[in-house]
Amino acid sequence: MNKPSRRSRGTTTIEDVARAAGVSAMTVSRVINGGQNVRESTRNAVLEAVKKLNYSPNTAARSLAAGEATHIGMLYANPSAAYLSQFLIGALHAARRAGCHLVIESCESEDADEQAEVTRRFATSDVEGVVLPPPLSESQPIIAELAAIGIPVVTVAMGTPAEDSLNVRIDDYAAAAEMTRYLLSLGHRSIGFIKGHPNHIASHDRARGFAAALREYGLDPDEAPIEQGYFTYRSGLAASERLLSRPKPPSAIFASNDDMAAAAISVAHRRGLTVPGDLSVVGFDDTSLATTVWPELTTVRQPISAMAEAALELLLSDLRSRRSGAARHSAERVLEHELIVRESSSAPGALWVGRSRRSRTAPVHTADVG
Amino acid sequence: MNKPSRRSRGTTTIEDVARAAGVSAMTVSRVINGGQNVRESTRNAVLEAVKKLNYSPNTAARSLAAGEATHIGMLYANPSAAYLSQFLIGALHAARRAGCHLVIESCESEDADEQAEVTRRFATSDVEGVVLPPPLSESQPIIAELAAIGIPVVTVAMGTPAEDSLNVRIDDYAAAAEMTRYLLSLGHRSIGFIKGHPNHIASHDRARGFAAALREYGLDPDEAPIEQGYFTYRSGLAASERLLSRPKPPSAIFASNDDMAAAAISVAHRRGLTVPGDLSVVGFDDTSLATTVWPELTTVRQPISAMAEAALELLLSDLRSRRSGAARHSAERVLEHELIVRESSSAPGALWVGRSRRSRTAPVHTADVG
DNA sequence: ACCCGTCCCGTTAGCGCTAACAGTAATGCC
DNA sequence: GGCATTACTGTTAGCGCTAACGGGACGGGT
Repeated sequence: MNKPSRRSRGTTTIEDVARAAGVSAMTVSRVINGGQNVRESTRNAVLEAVKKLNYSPNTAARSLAAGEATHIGMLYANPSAAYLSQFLIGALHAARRAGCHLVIESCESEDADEQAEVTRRFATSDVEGVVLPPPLSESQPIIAELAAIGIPVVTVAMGTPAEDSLNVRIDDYAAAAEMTRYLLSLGHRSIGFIKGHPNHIASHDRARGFAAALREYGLDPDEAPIEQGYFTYRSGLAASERLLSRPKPPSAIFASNDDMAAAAISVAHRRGLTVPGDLSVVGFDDTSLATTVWPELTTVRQPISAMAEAALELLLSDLRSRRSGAARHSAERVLEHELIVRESSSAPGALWVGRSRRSRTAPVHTADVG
Repeated sequence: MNKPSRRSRGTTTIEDVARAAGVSAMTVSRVINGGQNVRESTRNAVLEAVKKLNYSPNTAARSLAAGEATHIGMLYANPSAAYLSQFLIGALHAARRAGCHLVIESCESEDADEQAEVTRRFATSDVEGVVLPPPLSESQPIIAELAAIGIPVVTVAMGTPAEDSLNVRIDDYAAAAEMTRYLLSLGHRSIGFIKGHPNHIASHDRARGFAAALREYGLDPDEAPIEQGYFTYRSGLAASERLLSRPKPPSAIFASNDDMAAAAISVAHRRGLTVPGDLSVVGFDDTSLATTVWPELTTVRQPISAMAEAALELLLSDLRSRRSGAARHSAERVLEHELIVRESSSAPGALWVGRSRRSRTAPVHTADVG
């Protein structure tokens, strides 16, 4: 009878698995992590024991013993709440799998000194790497400060990643071109475009994609109605007003994100235009806002959660290779986007015909009421 | 010269602090956690050493040694994205402080069996407690399943917490009454109310608060224009339509959350009404939507992040006391709310006067454009 | 026959922290 | 003054896991 351990919490440990498989704990450890130099038969025996005992390693013990990264920082700034929550969920999943903690800090200021100040908090904390979702992924002060401190970074949706950096993004150019082609194929020939914040490279990529698709259809991008926006709902209101106040208003509006698209719908409604009857409106991102507004937005889906997961994985593998002294390598992962067609877009031409009074009131959806 | 430790990661350990303070590691540990039975002078010496060395305990080692909770589950269901992200941020902060991981799962289904199914995932995982934010905090199937498995729960914004349960909330009744009094003090006498989802006790509390304030001003709540909503934007559109289609439309609308208030503004605009000139609109929650829409919403601020933090703290302290065999105790924490006055509310009476064409277009905010 | 390298697996020694116990000094009580 | 009680602090033994190394078995080259 061996004396009972200090606290027997009934959890199965690596020792239990080792006993069940008839090997040492070390071998079990090897099988679980990578598993180099283990005979096929032993590996199977171990895996079987793991499954039978429903064993899952204790992350605390693992990171303690391995001296691995336990804290990953994340610095965010007021993206849309929908984007942030999606991103956090993805990041949390990846963090859980890796057994590391997510340390989040917010940084709303645009001031370089303040940004550096917030960044330095990570230095005194024990974070070993930082994830930078947009729009902070484009912030030079933060990236520079992190480099000075010596903390590895992975950026998300960064347009022009540096040489030895890690980045995750989608192909904004291709996505914007696809969306534009879709509107063109519907028959639209005058498409208003609302640009994103000029500080973000992604904004320019989307604008270039828009222009490229126009050219494919023999249209001159320079004559297209384009207005500057800043990714905010408010800026979308202003840009839409300008677009619809033009002598020859467009039959469709392509906004660089969902917030501005939602604003476009609002402006259209206030002007007595139906969507999509009188005006098609499409967005970008597919945040929850896209399905909140009425009519629901046709938009481009970014796999936000997956991007967060990919970012964390990239960072952690980089951290691992740094520890083992492997050569530094830059890495970029481009994830798939998807065109989501909903109710806010249709063929043009109903512009004058469909303008009935009735259409200016919201329909009562029975699904909501009953 | 002592042999170099296996991995010297340059981090300051509890031993370093102990040496600097001239005490044992155990004493340092005692000072850091609660610190019973430590002489004042020793405590100060330790705290000073901690500060000087900028020491922060290794959470992995701590939870490994103490056998403490390392994984806290959280089950969420499609609340507004703004609510979720706020909540996650608060929960993450608390989790980091406590050195535990947040394991999140989503459960969109309303089906009891499916909810139980998702809940059971926590059983096979090693979560030791679960946080239930609304609307799942009111889900009996989930709470019952968790009780069956034997995992402690803390609910947030649960209206009628059970005997031995943990709950965090605000005083919905008082908050709604305050908001109603505010509208009444502005001069409104016909206030439309959009109720929240009938499954949530909080909805009823808010409705009761509304009615109570009306009575204080000598008005009969039974004659007030009240419509059923379901917390969704869509349901807010329908409810607002019904409210404004009444023979004698109200001069203000009090929606039970911001999403429905935003919908009310949208409907008002489509009908050519200015807000707040022709119609005051107020919401509840102060999610980011409140400042996204134009005009920005007068609303009641719920300290969502703080509520998440409080929930986690409550749960963790309960877990600790369970481990030490202390008596179970139910606990409820009621946090402070706050009335936030913005641009969507004003005195009534401009109903016919201020109805100019000009007001039907959104103003161009120079701050956005320049 | 010997050496050396490769493959596989076990042993040892911690990672940084805290529970439990074991003191030691100071205090209270009759 | 003797003894129990309390207040404080140190010692020991792990928590569950893995890095580092050691060593046996086997194969191929000389």
